[in-house]
Amino acid sequence: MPTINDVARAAGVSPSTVSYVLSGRRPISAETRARVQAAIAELGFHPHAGARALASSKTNVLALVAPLRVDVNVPVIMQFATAVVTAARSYNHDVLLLTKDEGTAGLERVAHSTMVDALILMDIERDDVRLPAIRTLKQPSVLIGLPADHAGVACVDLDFEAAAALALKHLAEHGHQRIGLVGPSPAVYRRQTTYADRFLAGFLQTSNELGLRTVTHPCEPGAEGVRAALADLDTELPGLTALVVHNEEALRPLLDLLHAAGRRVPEDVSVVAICPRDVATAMPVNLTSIDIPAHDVGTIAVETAMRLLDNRPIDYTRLLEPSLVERASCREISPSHR
Amino acid sequence: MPTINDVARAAGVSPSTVSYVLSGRRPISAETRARVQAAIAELGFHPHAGARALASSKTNVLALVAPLRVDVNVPVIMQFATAVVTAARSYNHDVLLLTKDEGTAGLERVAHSTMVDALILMDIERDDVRLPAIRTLKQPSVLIGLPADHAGVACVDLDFEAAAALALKHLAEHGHQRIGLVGPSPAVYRRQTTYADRFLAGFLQTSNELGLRTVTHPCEPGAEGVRAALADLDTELPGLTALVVHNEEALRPLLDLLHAAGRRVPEDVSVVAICPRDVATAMPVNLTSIDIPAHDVGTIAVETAMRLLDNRPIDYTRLLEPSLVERASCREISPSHR
DNA sequence: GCGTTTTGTCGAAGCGCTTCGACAACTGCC
DNA sequence: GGCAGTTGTCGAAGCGCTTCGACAAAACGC
Repeated sequence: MPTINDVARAAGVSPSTVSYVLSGRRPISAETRARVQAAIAELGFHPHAGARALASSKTNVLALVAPLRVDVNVPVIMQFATAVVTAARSYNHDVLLLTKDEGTAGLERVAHSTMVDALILMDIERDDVRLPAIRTLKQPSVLIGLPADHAGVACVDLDFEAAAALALKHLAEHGHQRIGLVGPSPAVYRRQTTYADRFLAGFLQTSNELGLRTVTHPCEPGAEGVRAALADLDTELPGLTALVVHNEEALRPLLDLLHAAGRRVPEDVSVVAICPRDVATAMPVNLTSIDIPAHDVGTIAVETAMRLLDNRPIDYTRLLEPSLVERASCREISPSHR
Repeated sequence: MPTINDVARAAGVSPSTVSYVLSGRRPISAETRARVQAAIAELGFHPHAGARALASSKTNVLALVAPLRVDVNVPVIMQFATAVVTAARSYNHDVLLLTKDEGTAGLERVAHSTMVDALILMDIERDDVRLPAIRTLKQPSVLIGLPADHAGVACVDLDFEAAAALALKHLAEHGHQRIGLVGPSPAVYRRQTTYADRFLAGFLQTSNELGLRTVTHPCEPGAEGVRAALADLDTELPGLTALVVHNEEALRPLLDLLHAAGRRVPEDVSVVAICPRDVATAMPVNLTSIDIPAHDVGTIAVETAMRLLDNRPIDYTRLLEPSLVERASCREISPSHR
């Protein structure tokens, strides 16, 4: 493996000149630059990442902390990860993958040992225990989510409150008055994962503002959980005409269940889903949905990290506006039915 | 951020002694060790990863190259990743996540710049273009998959040939003679992804050996693709009594389709799936299946990498024996129906 | 009780890079 | 034509760690 000294010798310059060719931090004449680049190419020189990190105190590596338990919403996690890695590469950075179960210790490990320049965390909880820790790190963090106390911490996410409002408004405009929410699993609420909380808060508030009759229910994974949730919704709000589903996993069993019960979508019950676009369109009924823009969120998270790293100004709280795409799962309720 | 020198000063020893306490490479008296460890704890010392890598030429980082296009079998990819990260951590290593689309260049980049000690690659193709590249790297690689020319390269995977044989034998023992294979998407075959090839090869060979009437078909993703594949199988092999499904995505639409057509599982058609256990049990019919042991494969891949790193002997080709779990999707065919 | 190991510690070199200060050679300007 | 500024390059220091050789002190063998 050739070193910068080998390159310097081959090009007949000093090692520092090679370094400046590489970094562009000082002017180098065209001829010298050409000679150096030729030597680099010929020798197949790649700077040693560790040496570089040691000398410059920059690693060009981002930590991505993902919930790798094989849990719900695996595809969404994957979309985030893909977006983050791709975006990071476009800034000439790499991504170190950590699991959430390492908790605070994991963050501190990679931060203190200077393995990464910045951290991106997913699956943030309302009072996330990692928050105090990341505030003490010398590396900046970007959260995908919005914890209760997010002062001074960069956060990026879909605006789930607005998403809930949007879903309800859409249904209300179509004449629906009695609407149920099928939420994430109780475990997600128990952890107070911020997207669940925020969606629920938006749902309740908008329901109130619009004077709707609504009822909300978490939903255990699996067909049985969906059955139970639906039964509860039906008894608590008889004659409901629409469902908002904020639970990717529940979507399929729910549609099956409605079908089996002879309740047609959208004729008998309208459905608005909050899920990735491709999930919405892969269902037996093409679902009207609000997209979870995992790709955008991941990309923006990386971009935010980069701005933080070079002290450019950022929006500390970046909530992406939801957009609802009409497909085939909502119908207009005629006034006589209201 | 304290350095090893700070620790040494605080403990009243030389930096090298601190280093030896950390690495255990030389005997250190109990008292000295205690003093050093106290100083480390008090100062919150963490060795600088870059400095360490530079001095020792070991990074304690593994590269994991995953197909991050949001493609088929996302959950399986995720399971591999989880297993790899977890296993790596248990060996005190971290994981750098690369995407397959960076191709050979990505591997060479991280290897040449000494960012990683070893590489683990997923989604291997029959004549994978990355193979020549990894042979030239100074870091060892472990493949999850089995390319055509795998001499001298460590490979770990489920034994897909044996899996196909096992599925067919199971069905044959239950009296099935006319059996269709619903394979992965044409794109997977086109890439000659090794698991698809190997499964198909095993299927054809065992079919032959057992004298079965079989027909095989790739299957485009989506309900339409499944419909087409099933139609083809039905016309090419009228009266088939069983399906082997080596396509996680197709499973659900396939069952829906059969149901819609009034073909009951297992009464009218038996099904053996090759998929993760939890997918098999999440279907409307509990499926008899051969598990894809992603967790084991990932763990073994890491373990193999570790052995390679400290020059311990390994099995260069490690094909895990498949195991079939009987659930509710296969029935015995009575002799009169044979 | 004297050589011989073993044990425990230190100092120094060096890993491969970046960066700072120095400086020579130009360039431009009145 | 002399002074300031710019351009292009170099040498050396230093980033924080590991590791090697050296060596004193203790333990061992006969």
